[in-house]
Amino acid sequence: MAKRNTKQRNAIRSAFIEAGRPLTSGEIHELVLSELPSVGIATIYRALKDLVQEEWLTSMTIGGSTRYELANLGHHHHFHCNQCDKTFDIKGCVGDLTSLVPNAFKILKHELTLIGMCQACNGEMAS
Amino acid sequence: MAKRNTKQRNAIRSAFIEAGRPLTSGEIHELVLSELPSVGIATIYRALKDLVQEEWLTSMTIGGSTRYELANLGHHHHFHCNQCDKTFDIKGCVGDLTSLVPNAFKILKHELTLIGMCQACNGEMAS
DNA sequence: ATCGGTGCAAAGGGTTTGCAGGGTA
DNA sequence: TACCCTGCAAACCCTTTGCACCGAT
Repeated sequence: MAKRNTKQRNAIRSAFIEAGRPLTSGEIHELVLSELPSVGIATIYRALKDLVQEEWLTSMTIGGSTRYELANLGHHHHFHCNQCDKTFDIKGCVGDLTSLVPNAFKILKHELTLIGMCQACNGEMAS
Repeated sequence: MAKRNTKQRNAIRSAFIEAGRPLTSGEIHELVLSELPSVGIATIYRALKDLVQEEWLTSMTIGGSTRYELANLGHHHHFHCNQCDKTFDIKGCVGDLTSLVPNAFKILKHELTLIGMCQACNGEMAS
């Protein structure tokens, strides 16, 4: 099961590195299409699955869509814009959460998503 | 568009009130099936859509599945058990989050999900 | 030359919709 | 009696899989 460096998978990896934010399968497909006009969506999905499996990517559901991003970003959370439907990373984190549930509940991790309007969409509103 | 009180929709409403936690469409279907053995899944989905629209329910995606719960529970968050795949409500909340994003981002709301093992599953582990 | 990856098309799972019949108001 | 709601089946969307060909190693 040695991995091969095809131009499709290289394009997918580049897209994630350049994007700097979580991407949906559709967004990735479009980004790769602009470079390789005949990539099929199945290729995208197969690559995404492999990349998640080898822990180069992680996946999450935000705003009703599955989104993928680099796995090596460390602990962080997300901001989702209702206007443009894009998701962004945010660095801060909330404090201790163990008091929120009874002791018999074991907390392994937590996910925090802020929802609102991003900088770009907010700027358009003002103008 | 006057709503009618059919036995199907009454059973759906009862299921949510008795459950006391978010339910997936499949869980609701099973609960209603035990009372009305011939309800179709389309009836469930149509009722869920109407109930969300009239703001009697809200929907969210947790643990990879769309889940529905009563809309009148006030601000709260969720705990998701990786073992049994059930989602529970928790009452506490985190503090001020405005400092997490630049001022140009407008925060309308936030969602926090704790992930781990619930009381019941944790108990089974110990025994 | 191998055999993993690709593209296409078909199959899957969850959700929605069209339609004729049934039941509430 | 009206007409909203229901059950069934087909349609849809997103994602996965089968298959023959392509191409990285």
